[in-house]
Amino acid sequence: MKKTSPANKRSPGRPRGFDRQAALETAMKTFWAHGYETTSISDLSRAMGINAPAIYSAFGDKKQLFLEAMRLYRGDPQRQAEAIAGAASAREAAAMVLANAIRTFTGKDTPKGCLVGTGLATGSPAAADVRAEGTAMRDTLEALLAGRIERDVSEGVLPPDTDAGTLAALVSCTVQGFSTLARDGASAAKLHAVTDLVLQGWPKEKSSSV
Amino acid sequence: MKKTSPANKRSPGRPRGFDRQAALETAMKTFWAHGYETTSISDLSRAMGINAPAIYSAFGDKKQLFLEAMRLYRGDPQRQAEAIAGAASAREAAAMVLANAIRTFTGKDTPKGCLVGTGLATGSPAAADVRAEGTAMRDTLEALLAGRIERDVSEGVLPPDTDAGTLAALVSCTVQGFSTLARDGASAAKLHAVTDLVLQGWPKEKSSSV
DNA sequence: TCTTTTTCATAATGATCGCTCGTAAATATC
DNA sequence: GATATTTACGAGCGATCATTATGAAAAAGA
Repeated sequence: MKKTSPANKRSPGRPRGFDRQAALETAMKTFWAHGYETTSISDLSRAMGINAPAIYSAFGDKKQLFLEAMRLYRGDPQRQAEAIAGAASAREAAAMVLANAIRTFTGKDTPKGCLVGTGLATGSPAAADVRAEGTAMRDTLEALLAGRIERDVSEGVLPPDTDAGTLAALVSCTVQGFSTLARDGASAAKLHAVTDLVLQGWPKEKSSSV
Repeated sequence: MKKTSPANKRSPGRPRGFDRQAALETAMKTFWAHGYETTSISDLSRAMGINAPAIYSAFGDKKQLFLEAMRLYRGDPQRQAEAIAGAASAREAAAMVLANAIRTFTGKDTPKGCLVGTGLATGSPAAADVRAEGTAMRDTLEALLAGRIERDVSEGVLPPDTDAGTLAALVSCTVQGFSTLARDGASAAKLHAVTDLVLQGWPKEKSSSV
């Protein structure tokens, strides 16, 4: 049984010859570029610069490595929830989510598109559980948005007949569409222009000042 | 060298023991469900009910089989072009494209989502040329839409400052987003509701009668 | 019936898959 | 230095990958 050293206290034995966090980031980018099942351990080994046994020793198996890369990609889920909850309005929350997606999907130093959306788009039945994690991530975002929209409705910012589920789905749909467009080569500017059109589907807010 | 019999004239030799078109349809659905690289020949062999050598004899190799399945999935490209060109307006062309996507992505007898969008979302460098075919398909649709939009602009149906490229990208983006939403389990009704919101981003037409 | 042509199923090709064993090397504590 | 512990790394595990060689079987024309 392997033991993950606490890193704050030096443990005996030969020290690890590579930076675990840097290796994880490289693995994330490799999965991002080529997908979960279509990235082999030997691909990862080559990209990370460490041999296969070292990968297994440090990260478990391929599935655990991908899930950890996925968590690194997603970032802190609580921060995301707070950002959506703390936005001035549901519309601004949506705009922020879309802007973040554009930045992530068209980054200069990372592969284009969404790691989760593209890397888990399809696959064998053996990877169904990993794909379910991806679906759960999208569902979580959609639920957060729907909740923020409903708050706007109950506070009178949005009309009472607003369909929060559909509106949240509009944002989620756009994010996923951005992933494919970005992978096809769309620029950030183009996606921002699309964002402006999409947000025209947003219900009129009861203007307070303007 | 194999010879694809013209089917109208009987050729000598043992007759094929399976329906080529039915086998192709089964292959299409299998690729649709599990993706291009993540579907193995043995998966296809099992699903199609024919042994591997028969697949190679009838369809060439895996790449050719997928490309043929892709063409079957897409349908007649000229029909698509004519449908978009023949629509009463660019907006109606967009609505038609989105409705078709919803029907295709949520069909009862086929896998959910888009064969091309999900089956080629990522993969190894060895399959880059096949992915490029998928991108080309999306680019073609977007170009057809942009052309139809520009016609509306030049005919005065849409405002002269309409950005045809962005508007076409909005539709393409929505189609691709629908693929992921459908795969995540979204109903056709939900996607139709999203369509209504998306089309609110469409520029106001100069109303002729109403 | 005999030859020709095509398809069939079995079995095997070399390569790669995810993963692990065994041993040498490098650090800690004693 | 001795011992314990951990990692590095070459080699190899069985399984599966896409693909094909082989030869029997089934049809046509002679």
